[in-house]
Amino acid sequence: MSELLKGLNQPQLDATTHSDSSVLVLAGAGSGKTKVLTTRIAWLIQTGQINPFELMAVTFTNKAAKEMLFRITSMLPINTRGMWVGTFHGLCNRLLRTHFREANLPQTFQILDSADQLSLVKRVMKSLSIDEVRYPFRQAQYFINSNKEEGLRPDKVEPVDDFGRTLTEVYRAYDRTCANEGVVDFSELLLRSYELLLKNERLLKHYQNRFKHILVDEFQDTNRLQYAWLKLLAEQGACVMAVGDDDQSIYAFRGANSGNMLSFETDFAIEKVVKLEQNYRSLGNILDGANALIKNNDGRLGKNLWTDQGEGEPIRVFRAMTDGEEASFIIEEIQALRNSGTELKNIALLYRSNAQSRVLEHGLFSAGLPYRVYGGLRFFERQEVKHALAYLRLIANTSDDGALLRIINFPTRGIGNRTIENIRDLAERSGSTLWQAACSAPLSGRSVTAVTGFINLIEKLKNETLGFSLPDLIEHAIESSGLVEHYQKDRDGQDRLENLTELINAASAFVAERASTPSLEPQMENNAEEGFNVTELDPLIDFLAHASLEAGDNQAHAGEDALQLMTVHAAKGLEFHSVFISGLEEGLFPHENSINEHGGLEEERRLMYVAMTRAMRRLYLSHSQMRMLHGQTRYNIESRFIDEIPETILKKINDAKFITTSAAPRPHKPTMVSRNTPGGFRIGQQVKHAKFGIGIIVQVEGQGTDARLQVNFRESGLKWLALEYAKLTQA
DNA sequence: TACCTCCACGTTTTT
DNA sequence: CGTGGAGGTA
Repeated sequence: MSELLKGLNQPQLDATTHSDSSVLVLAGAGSGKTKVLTTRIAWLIQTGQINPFELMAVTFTNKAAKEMLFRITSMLPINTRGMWVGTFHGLCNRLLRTHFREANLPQTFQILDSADQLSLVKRVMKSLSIDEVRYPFRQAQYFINSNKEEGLRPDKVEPVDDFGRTLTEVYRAYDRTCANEGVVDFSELLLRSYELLLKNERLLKHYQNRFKHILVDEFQDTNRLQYAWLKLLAEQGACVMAVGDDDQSIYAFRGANSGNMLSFETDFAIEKVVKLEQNYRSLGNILDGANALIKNNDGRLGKNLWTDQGEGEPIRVFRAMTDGEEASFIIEEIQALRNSGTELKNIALLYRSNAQSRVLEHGLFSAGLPYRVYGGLRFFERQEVKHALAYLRLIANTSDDGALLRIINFPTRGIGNRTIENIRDLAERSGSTLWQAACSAPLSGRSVTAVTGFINLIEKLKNETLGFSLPDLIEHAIESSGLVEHYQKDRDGQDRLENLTELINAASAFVAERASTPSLEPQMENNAEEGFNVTELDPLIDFLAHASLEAGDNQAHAGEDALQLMTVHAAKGLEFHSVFISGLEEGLFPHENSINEHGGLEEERRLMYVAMTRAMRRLYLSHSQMRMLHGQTRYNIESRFIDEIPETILKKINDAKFITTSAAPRPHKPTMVSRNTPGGFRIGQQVKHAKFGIGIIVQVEGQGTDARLQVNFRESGLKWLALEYAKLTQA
């Protein structure tokens, strides 16, 4: 047992071997939190304190879950397959699959990803004839998700105005449609399994008794529903270890509530908070800089990272005239780093928003530096893959209207909008699914054969492939659906064809992985004894859930030595030898949209903190006085975040040649300068309006008395105001 | 059905 | 400045 615990520092050891009660671990960046989590699991099992199935470990990303399982396996020779280690959504999926009857779901229920959900919301809103200008689809989607995350069903939502009432109706209709079609969105997975436990006393007791230990990673990112879910499961005295870092909470904008860390202390009667403050990643100056920055936030739980590895080099700051010059500087530095032996894959180029990558990519491309951009389309989100999956989904569950609509005429088979409208009408009138309507539709002429052709195709697929292995089924489906033929004809369909082949490979790998590690679930769960039905999972259903829950990698070509480009958000959890943070300008980073939001600036600062603490040895900060954004030249001032780092650990490098030669400033258009200052008003300035109250100038158009200002008001949102008429004062 | 033109929009995003 | 979506036309 001591073997496991070797090499842990004192706080790490305290956390790892804490017993008999819940504990909060404040784990700073690079302080070894994953090590603590996994060692603790191994230790609990190895010392016989618990059986593997009496423990649950929850993470946010599949990557983190896999990493955890991998590390556990390397410490203990046990089969981790049946263990409840996974993401919130993955574990909820498992729960709902096991107890689909109690959860009132069809056994074959499908999981909608965000894009699927959005198109369902569109369909619902169109069928309700809701004005899509006043009620943007995305906003409705957000409304639905945030209510679910608060645990509110449509009948519990209390709208304050007509706007809210309409959206609540959309929510109601949406929920009804989901039920009819047998589909479940991401937040539904959580809410449904929370309600399942809440409603089903016997089931709740079973799981409460089963899980003696619950471990939660990235606790600062939990939302209210996830917190409630955990609390419910732990109510019978499970020991919960919550590991998190309030300073790295950067997802409040999508519902994460780092206040859960405070609630946790009181709700779980925490006696001891363990702080992991020794950092094993970065050199001293980088940590000092990050510490100094984050001190400007209020209400922190409090924590100061330190290292014993020396102070290292100062943090380098570069001020460019233009965005192009900023890129040139970064590229020259990268080349220098490369020449001195740093591999490109150990260098990260970070930015606040994706739009900023273009200028950088342009420069990198010209310089011939290989780079890899993170973000963008993931494997299971690609059009051709989604089409193939839609065929599979329809085979698995014919009431999936979304899947049907996606492929009923793709590849085109002569079923036009007209025909589809008829089928929809019919379905609407008879309250049936599109599939049923299509089967019975009294259609005229050509469309009859087309529609029956489609129905026969799916039926045939279903019958012919009985007993096929999953990869064979998929291969058969993409062949006879005409997808392969369609993309063969397509001029640039090569990549898509490859992806379809890759889908078959993914299925093979999926099946192989399941086969090689048989689930311990039945023995472990003793479900039979408890009287629960455990049904063998259909591999197809299982694979489809996997595709929704784990969208796969963004990029195919990993492994080669390439510079890493990504947003700061995407960099969370990663580390690099050298890090460049670009675009450190007021309005960009901190982003102008976040300035007005409550807590917005502090979240931006945490974002900066995350960015800085990615660096192991060298950190660069850069900004530009002039930048092309959204087709407009903007003049930005240096980010306040640079000022928040002590001068003593900064080194401002403004090499003369960058100021004079490379990327000379673009010629000024005279209007540009005046844009910013009609009537003494400028972008970013806080103003007061008699009716709308306090706001910030976001944009300026025109000059003199013609000038119009766009102001973002705290209460009433974005407004365009004519300077001549609106009585604005400085606030 | 495919293509084209026009228009609106433009933080961060995992599951 | 670019892109993506929607809607109209051949």
